[in-house]
Amino acid sequence: MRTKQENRIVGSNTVKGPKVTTATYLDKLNVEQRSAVVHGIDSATTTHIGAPLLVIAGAGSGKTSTLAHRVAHLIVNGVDPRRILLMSFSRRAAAEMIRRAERISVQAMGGKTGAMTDALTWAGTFHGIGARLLRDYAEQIGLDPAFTIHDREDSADLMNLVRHELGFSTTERRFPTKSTCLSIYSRCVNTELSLDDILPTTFPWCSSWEAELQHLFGAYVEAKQRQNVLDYDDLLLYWAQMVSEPALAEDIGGRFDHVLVDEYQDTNRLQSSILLALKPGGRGLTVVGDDAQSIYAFRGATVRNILDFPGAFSPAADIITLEQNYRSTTAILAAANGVIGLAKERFTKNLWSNRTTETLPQLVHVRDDADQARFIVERVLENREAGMTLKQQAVLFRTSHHSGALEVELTRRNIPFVKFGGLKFLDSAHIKDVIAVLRWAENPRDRVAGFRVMQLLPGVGPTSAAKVMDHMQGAADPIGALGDAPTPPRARSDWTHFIETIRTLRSRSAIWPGELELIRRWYEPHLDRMHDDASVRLADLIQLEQIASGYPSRERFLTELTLDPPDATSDQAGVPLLDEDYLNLSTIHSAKGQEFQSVFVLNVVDGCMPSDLGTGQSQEIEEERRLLYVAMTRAKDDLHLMIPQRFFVHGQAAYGDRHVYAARTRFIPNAIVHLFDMTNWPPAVAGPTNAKSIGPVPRIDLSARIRGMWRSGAQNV
DNA sequence: AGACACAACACCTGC
DNA sequence: TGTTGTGTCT
Repeated sequence: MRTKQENRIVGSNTVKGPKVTTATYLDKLNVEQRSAVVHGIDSATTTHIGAPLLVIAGAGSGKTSTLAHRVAHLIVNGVDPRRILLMSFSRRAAAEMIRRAERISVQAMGGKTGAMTDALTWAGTFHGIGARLLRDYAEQIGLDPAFTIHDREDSADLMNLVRHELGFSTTERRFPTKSTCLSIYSRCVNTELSLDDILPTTFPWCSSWEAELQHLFGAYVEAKQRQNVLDYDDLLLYWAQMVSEPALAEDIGGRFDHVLVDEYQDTNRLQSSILLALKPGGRGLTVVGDDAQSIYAFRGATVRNILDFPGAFSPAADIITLEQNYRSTTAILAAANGVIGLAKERFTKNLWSNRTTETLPQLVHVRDDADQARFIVERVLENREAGMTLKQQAVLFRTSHHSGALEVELTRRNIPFVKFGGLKFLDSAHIKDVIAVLRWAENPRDRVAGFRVMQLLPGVGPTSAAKVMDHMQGAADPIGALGDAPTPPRARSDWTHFIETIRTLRSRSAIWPGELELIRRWYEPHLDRMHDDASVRLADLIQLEQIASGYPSRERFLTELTLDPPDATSDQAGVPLLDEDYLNLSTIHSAKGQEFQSVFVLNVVDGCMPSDLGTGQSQEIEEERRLLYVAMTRAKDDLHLMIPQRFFVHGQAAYGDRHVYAARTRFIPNAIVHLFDMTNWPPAVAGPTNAKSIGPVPRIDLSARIRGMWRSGAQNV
């Protein structure tokens, strides 16, 4: 809802500042976009810090462009870029924003802002910014600035160590797995709720373990502090705690005149606490988001943040809504609006577009997984024949492993693809091993790292590794203590070389990034011993060295790699070249903010969307609906929603080939199917049955064969 | 005692 | 496929 006030702002801000004679860069924007860009910025005076602003930006409404224009506009009007804090969902999004903001301001100022990119230094994810601030203020909050950061897996490993120490690994009934424990813990931290609020609603199957979990989490926190490590959640938690101290809040908040947050619908309570503490009155605060695209509740995000934002201030924040979609055709938008229109609660906002078309989005019924893959491959190739590059096409899915059959088919047909989301380059064991050595050298108290590294030596297991760690624990100079630690009895021969390597790393006598080469030399024999495909893995390590050379120091490399890991995997190892053409495969979550000419969505069936894993709570179902909406609104021209009749449950071999007969997702009920075209593939053929017929099949008398199995002397049927 | 091999079993999405 | 607990071998 736009108010008179905002219109006034638009009117009074036709830019006429002394430095800028023309503001042609504003001409390309529509009225709403422009009012968001200039909101609170009065170039006639020197005050640029206005009331808080909420921009509700629908999918494809030019959100990034608007935000980039606003940043550029601030700079053009004399705001110091170093005093702008820009937080967006991923580092990649932030980089894109910086690039565009720079282009716009260079254009506006006649090429005189060459240094701007370097100046816009405070741009990144909440976690990334948090890590930097915590290092800056470490002394003041009693933190050792040399802390290392645990990724998800490291955190789970530490949780596991603590769990063992507490004896929870030998309970009669099975205790929740390490990753489940971590999820529960993380959920509590991010939602600012207690364990007994979280368990019954979100993890009901773990409810009976409440007392043990409480105990476990306490011990986990103590362990992290002893070891001087922070997990992802700590980056926010410590930051929030830090700014809850008014003096510190003022100091940190005072460093920034403007704070802009992208994808605000995906922030959680903890993040909003941080924001409100940084800018208590909201002056200079801009948040942008779309409640219809909130898909990170499982990570503690709450759509309430965006819904309640205006009322958090007095006077309330201004709201500007961007409703014109520049991305999709009218037919795709109508279908997407149809889906989201059935949602329980949302801001009333309907996207519109003037890209009319005759083609409706397709609901494609196929028999199974394999047909789904075949259909997509055929269409993708047809599109390419018609001139659409692979890069302009994407296949989206709910969970990472859903693309399995498709990946096989693509590989078979020699179609290059890159998969976003799911397993990452850094998740492979050999990469983690090498990183662990590096991290241990950076922070010798990091128990998870030390544990992992020592157990690479033959003859060293958990027990002797623990003994060494215990020995180092109390010592003022842990690495020195490593020298006179009890040598694991069965690793004597490897031990000396190992200690030498760690010492060299610690003393920094190998100049970064040469450290990685040193580690590789030491690691190579172990790699050979442990893996059959050692040469492939070795190539990965060399690639890691390449990546490392792009970072100025060990600390920066470790931090940034943990907070923003390279997020693509593909059929070829390593990151694809930018000029290659490839098909995009992506989880819906990872496709956030992207757009493609043609989009295929896999398994649009009940049991997958919505997933049947959840507790079936209404909020969770609503999030799944928004997920489908996000997937659909990625498409510009073509949209195919795939409906396999048989849908394999994520059952692996253990459960047998279990599959369920799936129905079209409940998010597309009969009331809105008219917004789609329904097709079957392969097309039904005339005949007694419309069953499958992949090709000529030999005739076999199966019954006879089976009978034959039981005849005497017929072992080799 | 402690390392290592083996057999059940499993809750996605991601900073 | 990876993880977890258990049984066996050095």
